Amino acid sequence: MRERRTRQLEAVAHALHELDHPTAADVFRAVRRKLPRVSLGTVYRNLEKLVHSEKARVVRVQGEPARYDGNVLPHDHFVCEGCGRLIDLSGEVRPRVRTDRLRREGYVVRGRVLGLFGLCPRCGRESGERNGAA
Amino acid sequence: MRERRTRQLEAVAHALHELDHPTAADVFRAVRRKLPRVSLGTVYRNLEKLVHSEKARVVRVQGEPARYDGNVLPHDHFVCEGCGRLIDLSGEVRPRVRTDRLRREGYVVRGRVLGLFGLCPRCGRESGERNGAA
DNA sequence: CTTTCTGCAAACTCTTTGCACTCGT
DNA sequence: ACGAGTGCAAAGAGTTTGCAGAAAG
Repeated sequence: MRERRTRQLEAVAHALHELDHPTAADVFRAVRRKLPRVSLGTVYRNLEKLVHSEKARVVRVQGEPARYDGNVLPHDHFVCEGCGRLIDLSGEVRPRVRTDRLRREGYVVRGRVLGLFGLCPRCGRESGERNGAA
Repeated sequence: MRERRTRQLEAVAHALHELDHPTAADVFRAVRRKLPRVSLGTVYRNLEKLVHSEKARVVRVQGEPARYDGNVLPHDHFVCEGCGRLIDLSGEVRPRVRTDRLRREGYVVRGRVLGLFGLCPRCGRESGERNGAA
């Protein structure tokens, strides 16, 4: 029943830290460079394993394939609608969500997901600077 | 190029307001009661049309099928991990997300998505009241 | 009539799974 | 040796799409 330390698992974990919010397919491609015979199924299984053991997080963006995030510290995300890039927001924006009202109503709040979307500095500049600065 | 007012579109729009955060399949089932020959494809096409014309929103929850929301006013969501219910949070929790820092860095912030998750009052009670109140 | 929309069914994308075999431990 | 993990290929879920015919304007 104990979890084994396989080269596939290690490679997946490694790829997760090399890449920036990769999809399963991205990880697959990266891992394949070291282990040409890995299967996509194995990549999914190992990603799942990492998520389950809190060593990775899944980030789902509107109708796109799931992204995996090696950063398990609490943080939010910014999704650029221009280039599709997913950017970590650690300190910049971390609103204190007032859940006390909800808790008082009987809710058990276990966590939250916050995503901002728009254009990143690069894409905002390219698309004409419209309200980019201000 | 002009949009037509078909019974299918109307039925989909109507179902969206009758049901509580339905999936496409839920809408399909509801519409089918009035129009037994609708196809799922048509339901998807019309939902897409409503979303495009800002008369509905899509809410995506972690690996579940997309939910559609007839409420287009700004609000957040609470996802109950017990019963799967999606609950609108209008006034209760609406943190002021401080995006000025990001804007100053050149980001164009066009919107946000906030979802809280945990247990709703009903499910929290059933599962032993653990930290439900307080 | 013209053009959009529909129903149907097939295709697609992403993800999961069954099975026989491999490889950590 | 035992059993978790793997590769492969097939299946699954959800969603999209091509096409011929229906119907809205």
